[in-house]
Amino acid sequence: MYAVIVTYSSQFPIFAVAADIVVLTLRDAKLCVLLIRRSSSVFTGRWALPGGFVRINESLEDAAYRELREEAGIGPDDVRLEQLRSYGDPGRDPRPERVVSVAWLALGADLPEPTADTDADRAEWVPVDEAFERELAFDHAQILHDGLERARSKLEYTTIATAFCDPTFTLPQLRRVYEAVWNTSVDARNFQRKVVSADGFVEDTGEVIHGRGRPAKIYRAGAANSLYPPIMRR
Amino acid sequence: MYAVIVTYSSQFPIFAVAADIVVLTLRDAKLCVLLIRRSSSVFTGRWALPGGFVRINESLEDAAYRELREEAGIGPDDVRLEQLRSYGDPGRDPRPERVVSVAWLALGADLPEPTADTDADRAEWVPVDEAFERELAFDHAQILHDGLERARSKLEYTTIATAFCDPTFTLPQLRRVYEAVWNTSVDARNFQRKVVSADGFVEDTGEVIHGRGRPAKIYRAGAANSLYPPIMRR
DNA sequence: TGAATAGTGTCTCTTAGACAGTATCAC
DNA sequence: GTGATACTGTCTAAGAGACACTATTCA
Repeated sequence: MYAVIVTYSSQFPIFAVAADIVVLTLRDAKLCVLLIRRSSSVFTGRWALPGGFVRINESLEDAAYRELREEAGIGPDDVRLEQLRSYGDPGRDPRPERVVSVAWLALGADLPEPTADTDADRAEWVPVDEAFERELAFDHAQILHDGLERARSKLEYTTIATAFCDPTFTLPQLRRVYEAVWNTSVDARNFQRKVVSADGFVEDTGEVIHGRGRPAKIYRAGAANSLYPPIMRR
Repeated sequence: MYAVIVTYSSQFPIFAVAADIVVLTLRDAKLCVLLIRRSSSVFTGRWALPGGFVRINESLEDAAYRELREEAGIGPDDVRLEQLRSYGDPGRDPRPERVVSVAWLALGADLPEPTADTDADRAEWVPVDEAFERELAFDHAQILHDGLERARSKLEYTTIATAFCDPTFTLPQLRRVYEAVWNTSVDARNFQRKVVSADGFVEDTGEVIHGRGRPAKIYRAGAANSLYPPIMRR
């Protein structure tokens, strides 16, 4: 942690900049967010999104990755990270410093149960609806809300859903992503048709996986980022 | 301007935070962005997006509005403002301070020609394709690029196009917004049908306006923010 | 009357959504 | 066989895109 005391002259107002991350994954077919129980400084004991202060020679994105590593043992290859937005109202942090948080959205498949080899035996995967009942620290409830809306919306017109899956996956698995994130049921037959006909969404590997019933074809993510035609809610 | 020299002790790395704004409007049926010729500190003489440092007791949004007022004489009622994203790579600002810029997108109708009653006789509306030829200061070319993509994309699935229009407008005027922002032609007949049938996009005022040909019905923006079904490109 | 502009209508093809049936496995 | 799971197919209504015509005004 930062404990350096500096003395500094500037002609600009002085801010601290934090990176906070909305990490989403599926566990037990439920959409879950990673929460950390705070142990230091302000909001002690309260639940919060993982995050921390950006270092002076570190990019904003690197700070997000570093916090993921430090607080949850999550590496860069485990998630797809994109910037969400920044939050900087005066008073959003009770400390005397003015703190602007750059929030990120990280989506991953099968992310590891937090273990004590990081400083995060205080970390926990929480179903998103439960997360809002925990009175999150700072304005993290707002950040989580915005992150969820972003994820839900991007499922419609991008191929981001594959970020919730392993490198290879079946269409029923992909469909469960949509169902979990949107909290709705999706017709398997129409879904299959749309996904396969959308250009570059998924690629057939030719392999199949055997389960209880008929074997499922295995796909990998295609090259496309945007999804046309989109797969929309309602 | 800020010229205060402070001495400060902090246990956090010290940042400066700026607000930069991509202001878009239509002039002569062309999509234009507001550029400022820099006169102070770094990048002197170069063109840049309007913006400046956030004050210590000011919200990020208020800083954007203040800069719009100071540098272009644009008031809060003249534009629709939304946050774009933040840019904070070390080295994006040549000054010794680490500067994070929170970028905003501001859309307006018929914004005033910059006048000298602000500090902006150095301000100019520039067609967006020309703007990229001007070697913008900092990473403002990247910010402009992202802002344009955001605007183009939001035209598809939100009702944001009305932000480019006066409080009342005709459907051909609204169509010209789409054509200018997307830089394509849009079939007037199909466009009319989609706009009118989309719920809450526009409301008929019952008035008409007389021009050279058949009078056009006058509409105002409807209550909806999202547009369903979307009006998509290609 | 002709040019300019705004608005309405029609046709075809694709897609969306609802729904029923078939295929392949474990037991 | 039965149950479970994955996949394929069909129907109808709605929307997308292409295109032609009518309406209203000014010069």
